[in-house]
Amino acid sequence: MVTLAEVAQHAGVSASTVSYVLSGKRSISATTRQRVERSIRELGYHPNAGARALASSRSNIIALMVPLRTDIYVPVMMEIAIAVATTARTHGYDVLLLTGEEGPDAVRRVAGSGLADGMILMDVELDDERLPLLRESAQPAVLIGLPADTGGLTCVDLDFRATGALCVEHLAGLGHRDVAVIGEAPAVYERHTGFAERTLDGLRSRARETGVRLLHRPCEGGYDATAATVSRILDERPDTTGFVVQNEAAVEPLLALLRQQGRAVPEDVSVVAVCPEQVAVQASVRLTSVSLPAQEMGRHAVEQLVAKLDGRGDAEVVLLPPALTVRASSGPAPVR
Amino acid sequence: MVTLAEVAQHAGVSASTVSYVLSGKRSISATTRQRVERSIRELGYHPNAGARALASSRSNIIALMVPLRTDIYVPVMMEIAIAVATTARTHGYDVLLLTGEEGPDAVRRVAGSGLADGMILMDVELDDERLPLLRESAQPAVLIGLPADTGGLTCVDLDFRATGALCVEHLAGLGHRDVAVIGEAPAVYERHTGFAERTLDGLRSRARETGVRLLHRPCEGGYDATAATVSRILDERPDTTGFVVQNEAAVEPLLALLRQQGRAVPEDVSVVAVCPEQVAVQASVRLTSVSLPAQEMGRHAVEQLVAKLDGRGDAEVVLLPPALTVRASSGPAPVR
DNA sequence: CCAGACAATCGAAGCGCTTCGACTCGCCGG
DNA sequence: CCGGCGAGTCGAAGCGCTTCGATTGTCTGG
Repeated sequence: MVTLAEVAQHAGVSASTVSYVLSGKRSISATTRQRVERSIRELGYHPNAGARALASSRSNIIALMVPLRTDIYVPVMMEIAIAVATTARTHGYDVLLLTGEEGPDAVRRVAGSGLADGMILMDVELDDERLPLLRESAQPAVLIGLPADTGGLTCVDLDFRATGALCVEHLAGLGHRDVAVIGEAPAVYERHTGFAERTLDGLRSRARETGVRLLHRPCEGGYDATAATVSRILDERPDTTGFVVQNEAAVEPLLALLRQQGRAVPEDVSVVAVCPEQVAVQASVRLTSVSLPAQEMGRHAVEQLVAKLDGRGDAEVVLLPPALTVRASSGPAPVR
Repeated sequence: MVTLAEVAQHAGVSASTVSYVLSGKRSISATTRQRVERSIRELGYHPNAGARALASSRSNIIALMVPLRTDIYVPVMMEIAIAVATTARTHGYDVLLLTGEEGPDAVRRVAGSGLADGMILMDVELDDERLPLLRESAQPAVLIGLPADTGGLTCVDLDFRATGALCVEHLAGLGHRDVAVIGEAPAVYERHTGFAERTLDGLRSRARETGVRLLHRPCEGGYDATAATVSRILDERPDTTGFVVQNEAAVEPLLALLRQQGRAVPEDVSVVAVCPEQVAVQASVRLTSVSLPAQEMGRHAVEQLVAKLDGRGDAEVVLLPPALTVRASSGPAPVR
């Protein structure tokens, strides 16, 4: 293991000079810099992370807390995680992967040990138990998702209210009067995950404004559960011609069921999904959808956090504007 | 930020004593231990990770390299990653998330900087460019997946040869004589990802032994590509009554197509999938499948690595035995 | 009753890096 | 010709922890 001191000796300079070459915090003559850089290369020197962290009290690590549940929004989570990791690297940070399992303790551990310089929390609930800790520990953090009280916190999320509104608007614009929402699993609402409720808010308020009749039903996802939900919806509102789906696991089952019942998409029934682009494109019908900009969220979160760590205080809440892409699953409401 | 020294002072002992209480590397009297532990609690002490790493040259961090591609086996990857993270925690390790993006450089960086004590590589290719580095740097590592040359490396993987064999065996046992394999995307085979080729090996050799006629076709996944692949297969071998699918993105399309063509599953056609359990259960037909034991692989990988780090040298290659679960998609071959 | 063994504790020497103050030049303006 | 300045470099003092003797008692067996 090559050390700074060895590089210094090899280059014929002092250790501090090498350090300044590395950090650029003081001016170094061109010749010295080159000599040092050459030694670094020749010896294959890599600064020791621990020593660096100790001396500078900066670990150059960002902690990312992902939810433990592997049953839900997996691709989205993964995409965010990967976006976080790659974006972090471009800013010179590495990413520490924490699972939700440890819960609040993880916050304590990371903040206390100086393992990471800051953290990004995913899957934030409206009344998340990690938040008080975050506030009191003054740990630089960015949330992906929106809690009930955002005071003093930096958050990044898709604007789900606007997303909901956009879906209804699209269907209303096509003449649909009865729209059903196939929502997330009941557990998601019970946990008060913010995005689900905000979407619903947006759906409802725009429905009110446009005179659309809205029916919302949570749905577990999977074929059987979706079948039950859909048949219940069609019993209650036989005139339903528009569906909004916010549950990846219900998308394909829904399409299969509609086909099976002889309802053509989009001639008889229109479907709008809130899902990652990939899902919308790969479905059996190319879906009109509002995409979940997972990558962008991950990237934004890191950039907000890095800004904080650099002392550039920044915006508190960033809501990414939703974009609806019209594909093959929505069209004018059938004339009756 | 509370330090060891402050805890020592508060407890009226020396710093080294506190350290030994924490590490348990020397015997400490019960009374002293309790006093120290009390001080730790009262002061809310957390050891500083950097200092610890520097002094002990152990970071207690495991690096996990996940593939950058977000288009393939995402749920499996995620499940493995989460299993790695949680298992690592139970052994006192944290997990650093590296994306494939950096490629071999990441290995150099991590090995050189002492950022992590060891690493786990996912999505290993037959002739992976990270392997030479791994060998020369003597970095403790575990691969998930099997390269061509496993010499000096520790690997964990599902036994894909046996998996392939098992699938054929199951179908052969049910009387199927013509079996088609819908494989991974061509790119996967071109990259020489080991598991795809090994599965194929297993399929073929058992087909030979059981006298089954086997047709293998790579498939991109998605509806259109799968449709093309299936119709080609049925043109070439109209008597095909058994399908083996090893591409999650082709599973649902395949089932839809079969339905559409009026081929009943499992009465007319049997389908066996190689996929995560969740996919098999949530499909429109509950699939007979060999599951990808993602969690188990993650857990095993960590345990192998921890063993290495503890100086307990261990087995070189661990192949997890496949298990086929019979569900609703396979049955006796139709009588002609 | 003493040598030797053992348990419990302390002190000090680092681990490899960053950073601050100080020092040495060469150069400029007065 | 001298004081002062900035660029470039060095030395040394830590950062908070682990770990290796060394030290002090306390027991034990002979």
